[in-house]
Amino acid sequence: MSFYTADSLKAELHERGWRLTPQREIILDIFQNLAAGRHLSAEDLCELLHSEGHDISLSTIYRTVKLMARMGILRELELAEDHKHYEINQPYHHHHHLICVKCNQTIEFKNESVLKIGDKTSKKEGYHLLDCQLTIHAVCPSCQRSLLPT
Amino acid sequence: MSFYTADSLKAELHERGWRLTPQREIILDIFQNLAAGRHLSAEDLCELLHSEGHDISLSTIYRTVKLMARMGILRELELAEDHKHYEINQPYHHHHHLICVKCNQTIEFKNESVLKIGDKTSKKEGYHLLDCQLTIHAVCPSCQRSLLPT
DNA sequence: TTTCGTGCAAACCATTTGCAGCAGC
DNA sequence: GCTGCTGCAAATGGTTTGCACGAAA
Repeated sequence: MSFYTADSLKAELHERGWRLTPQREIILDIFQNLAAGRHLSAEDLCELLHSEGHDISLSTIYRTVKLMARMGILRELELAEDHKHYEINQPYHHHHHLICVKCNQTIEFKNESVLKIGDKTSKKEGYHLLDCQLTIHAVCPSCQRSLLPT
Repeated sequence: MSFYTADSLKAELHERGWRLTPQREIILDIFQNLAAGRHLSAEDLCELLHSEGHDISLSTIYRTVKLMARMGILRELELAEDHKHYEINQPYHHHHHLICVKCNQTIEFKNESVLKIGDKTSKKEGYHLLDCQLTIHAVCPSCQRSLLPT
């Protein structure tokens, strides 16, 4: 699925015996209205919600993004060393990440064949595909020049 | 590079002003002698070292695997939710992971085109490639049948 | 009315870090 | 001898969890 309404989210939650709450609806809404390719950490999301007048607790945020990642609605990204980022999972905007291991600068890129490989591989093994991401770890030009250690 | 001797490790460390220590040599040795595709967490590595009579502290283990990942000698994998795994980074054994988000069961698979995409993309952006991994998140057949939540 | 979801605060735990002594080179 | 490395113990901090109350259905 590429776009969720409150109704389709509700239906999919009910299918598994779960409930639609205002918090879940608001969080989904935030991610769907984020600029293409923009991703948020739990902390980022909390601040963004507060700035829009929604006081949703950090615990609920953590529980919700994990839930939505497990449902295939969000992608869980490992961009920084110490915390996760989340973004909406839409085939149309499907992309991958090139990350500098020194400064964490990240470049997004598209590649049509990656999703095909993911589809083929999971189908072959009987798995139900949620997301596939190609993550490239590398050193960016400016860190190559830098004399700093690590 | 696909195989490290103590000498080549030493040379590469010296290039950056670092030193070859017995601990670093032993840890590299462990990873090079691991069965193809086998990976270890910091904790796993610590136990394995102890069982072979090497008492290397957890701090040193963490520092060393991080260092070697930054050098491109090890690959840092995100297979489980809460801790990282490491494996040797050899083009010949280059592979990817299909992971069940419910039970964490992992299947390894090879795909020639992924490394090519990683090469091309990092070159195009002027990055120095260390590693690229395609990670597929999915639900395995047995968890699809399971009625358990999450 | 039943059960799930939320918020709060406390707990968790993998990983990091400060520091003193040791050891490459 | 200089400086990086190790081991220890303590700290860190993102994430999880127990519990009581509130709210979907």
